[in-house]
Amino acid sequence: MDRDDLGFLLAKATQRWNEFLQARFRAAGWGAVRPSYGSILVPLFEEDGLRIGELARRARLSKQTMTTMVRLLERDRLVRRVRDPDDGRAFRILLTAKARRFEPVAEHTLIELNTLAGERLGERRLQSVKHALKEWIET
Amino acid sequence: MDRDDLGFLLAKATQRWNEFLQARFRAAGWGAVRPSYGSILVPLFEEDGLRIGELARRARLSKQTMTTMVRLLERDRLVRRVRDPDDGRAFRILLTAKARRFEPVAEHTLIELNTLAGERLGERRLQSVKHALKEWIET
DNA sequence: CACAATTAGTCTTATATCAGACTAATGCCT
DNA sequence: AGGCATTAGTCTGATATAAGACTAATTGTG
Repeated sequence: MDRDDLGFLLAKATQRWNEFLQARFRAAGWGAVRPSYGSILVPLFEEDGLRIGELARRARLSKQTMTTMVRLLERDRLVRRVRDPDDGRAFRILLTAKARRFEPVAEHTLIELNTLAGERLGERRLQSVKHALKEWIET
Repeated sequence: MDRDDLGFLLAKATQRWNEFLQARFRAAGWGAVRPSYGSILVPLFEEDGLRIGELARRARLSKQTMTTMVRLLERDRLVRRVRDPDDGRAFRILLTAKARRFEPVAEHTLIELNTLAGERLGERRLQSVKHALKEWIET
């Protein structure tokens, strides 16, 4: 490892995480699902029909980014956009049947990866890292 | 914090790091230097005149990305590209006087941010996190 | 030496991401 | 009810990043 400042390590650890995710999805026959789709799918698995602004807030992404991402997921037939009946400016983002078929794969993969991290780092250290990252993010 | 899987935390911690960097650069009057420029500048501060492929290797980025980034730094007058006299395919990337003026700002800012992280997380925990991230990256 | 294999870098295309400006719908205040 | 401030989302343009295919230069091998 050439550099060891925290910024570099965080960036590369993120890349590594996404590589793992993509490999697992491909192995499960869902290679078209990109790691970034988690920002939309994970919140919708919890609560379907969220609006774009709310998705952006939960993923801590800008509304512009969320607009773009929702379009990609729509193109890939994972979500549908329907007008919010209560607010003519807004859309409700709804999971498709295809996304529902993907749901168990997503859940299993996330558990698998967190478990892998626990094995690699030690469960105690993993918890400590997560806690530290949360504090850093909230700073 | 809505989600707490490791991937999300890593991504957001990276974003936060870059926000800090950008804010410090701006405050020091170097707002035009983007956080990503570190991938080129930091290795060149260590050893000037590296080639694009070597920069890519050290930053763990693709050659395509490094080509793009070097062009941006050239545009911003932070590096020059000169043909490698020993290899007609390659370029040597050289820091400009402007980049040299930026160097102390970069070094100071990196120290400052790592210190801030040490304060926020505790020095021992920071070291532990760095170590854990390295292991994760090498996995 | 000739030429095949490798290497250095780039081009094209696609994915992620945001800042700033904009449009249209909503809501609030009088 | 009328009008202004706010909110939801989008458009434009820029920054980061990589996969795949390509060109040109170099190197190694017979």
